[in-house]
Amino acid sequence: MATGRTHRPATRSRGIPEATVARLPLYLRALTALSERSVPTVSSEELAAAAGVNSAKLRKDFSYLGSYGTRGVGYDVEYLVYQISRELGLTQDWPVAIVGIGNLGAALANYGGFASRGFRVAALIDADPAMAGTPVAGIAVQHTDDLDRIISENGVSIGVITTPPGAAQQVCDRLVAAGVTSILNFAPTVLSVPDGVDVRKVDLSIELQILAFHEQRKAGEEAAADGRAPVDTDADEAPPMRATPTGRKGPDGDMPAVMPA
Amino acid sequence: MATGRTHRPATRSRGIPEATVARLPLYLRALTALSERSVPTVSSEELAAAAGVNSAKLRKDFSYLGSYGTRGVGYDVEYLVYQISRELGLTQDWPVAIVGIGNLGAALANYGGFASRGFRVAALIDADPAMAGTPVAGIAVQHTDDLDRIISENGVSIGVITTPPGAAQQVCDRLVAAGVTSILNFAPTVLSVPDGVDVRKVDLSIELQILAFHEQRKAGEEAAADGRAPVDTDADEAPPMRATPTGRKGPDGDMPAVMPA
DNA sequence: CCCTGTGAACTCATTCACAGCC
DNA sequence: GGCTGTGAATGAGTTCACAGGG
Repeated sequence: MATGRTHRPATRSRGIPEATVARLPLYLRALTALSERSVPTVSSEELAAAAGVNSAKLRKDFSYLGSYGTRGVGYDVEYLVYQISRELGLTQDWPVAIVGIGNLGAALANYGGFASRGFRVAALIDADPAMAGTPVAGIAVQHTDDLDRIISENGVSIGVITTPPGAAQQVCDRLVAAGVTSILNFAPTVLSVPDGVDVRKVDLSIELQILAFHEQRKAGEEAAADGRAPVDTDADEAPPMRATPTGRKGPDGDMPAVMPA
Repeated sequence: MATGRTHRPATRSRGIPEATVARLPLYLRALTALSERSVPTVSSEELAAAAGVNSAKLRKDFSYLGSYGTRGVGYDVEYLVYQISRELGLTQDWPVAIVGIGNLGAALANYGGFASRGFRVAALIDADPAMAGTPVAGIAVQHTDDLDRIISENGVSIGVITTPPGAAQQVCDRLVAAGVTSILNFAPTVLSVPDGVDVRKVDLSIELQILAFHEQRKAGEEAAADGRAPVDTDADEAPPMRATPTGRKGPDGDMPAVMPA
C-alpha cells in the first residue's frame, strides 16, 4: 500500500481480494513444482498443504478466479498454472530496474528467482560514478543521471529501490516521473507517491522486530519454570524517561523514574 | 513436534492485534527520527503522516498499548519510543544467526539497520567448507556442522535463512532442534515448523508478482478503446493447455486449444 | 462416495464520529 | 480550541458446513 490516501476507488469490474492476490504466487509455486514432477491433477487439500494454507481458503481463493477444477477429482495442474500466471500478468515480460547497487542490490541482481517468472532485470542504476560500467550479474551498471532515459527506453514500469534510506524518496520521485508505476522498496523509509502508483515494501528490520515481539511474549509466558530469557545484555540502559504527567498508564510496567540525557 | 502442552491459541493474555504489532516498528522508526531532531511531542496526525498511515488507525493502535499521550497536546516522543521499544522487546539484545552466506546472506550481514535496534549478528553459518573462517562483515563464517553448538552457545533464538530453497527446510529443522523459535525465511519455500515456532517470510518474487498483478490491472483499465494487452512481448509461448472438460470457466479468456507436453 | 464451489457465520481490521480531558 | 481515546459502524478476510456435480 502506498502512503496516505491510496484507495482503489472504482475497480468495479471483477475484484479479486488483495489477500487472495497475495497468495496466488504461493499456489503458483506449488503448482509449478507439481508440474515439474508431471503430476496431472491435485486436490485442494494436497495443494493447500503444499502451499501452507488450509484448503477452504484455497478453494475460496480459486473461486474468485473462476470455476476451474472438477468435482470429485481436483484441479488440473497445467491448466491452473496457466490461469494463475495469466491472472498475475506473468504471461508477459516485465522489465525491472534496480536502483542502488550496493550489497543488497547486487544480491537481487544475482537472484535467480527473478527471471524464473516473467521478470527480467533490464537495468542496474547507481549514483556512484565509479560503478558506472562495472558489470554486476552480467549487466553493466549505469549512472543515475541517465535514469530517465534508461527507464523509458526499456519500458520499465516496475522499479526496485535498494538505495540507502536518505536517497530513496528522491529516487522514487525520479522513477515515477520517468513512468514507473510500481515500486518495490527495500529502503527503510516511507515513500510517498502519487495516486495510481503502487508501492510494496520489504523491510528486514521490521520483520525482525515483529519476531522479537512474539519471541518476547513466548519467553514471558513460560516465565514460570526454566526460562531461556534471551540474553538481556544490559537492562541498565538509562531508562529514557519522561512521562505524561498524571493519569493512567500502560497495562504493564511504567518506566523507572530517572532523567535521561 | 515439540509443542507439548497447550498449543498457543494465538494471543490469549493481553492481546495486541497482529496488524497493530506489524505497524509498531513503523511508528518506532518515525519516532526515532523525531527524537533525533529533539522534537518533544507529536500529534497523532503528524506521526501518522510520518509513518504513512492515517491518524485514526494510529490512535487505535496506541490505545492497545495503553493511554500514553495527552489530550490537547499529543504524545511525548521519548516516552513513546521507550514504550514501543519495550512492547516489541527491543530493550533486550537479540543475537541472530544467519544461515546461508551467499550474496543475500552477506548483504544482510552487512546491513546496518540490523544492529540499530537490538539485533546483533551473532553468527554466520554456511555449508560450504571453503567459506569457513572467511570473514564477512567482520565475522568469521562457521560451518553448518557446528550449527547446533553455535546456536546454543550464543543463545540464539532468532534465525535467518538465506540458503538456496532446497536446503531451507533442513536448515530450518536443525535450527529448531537447536532451540531457535523464530525464523525469518528468505528462501522461496514453505517451511513447516512445530507449533510454537514463528516463521515470517520475505519473498522477492512474490512481491514482484503482486506488483505485476496490479500493474496489469492498471494497463487493462486504460484500455478504453481497442483491445487491452499493454506490452505482451510474446504471446507465442505454447499456451500450456488442458482444460476441464465441460462446464464453466474463468470470467475472462479461456485458453487456446493445443496440447502441451 | 469424492471433492469442488459457495452462501452464511464469524473473526479480525479499519474507519467514523464524538465524548472527555487538557 | 485542540487532540486523544474509544465505542459503534462498516468492511475485509477466514472458516464452516453443506449443496451439488462428477
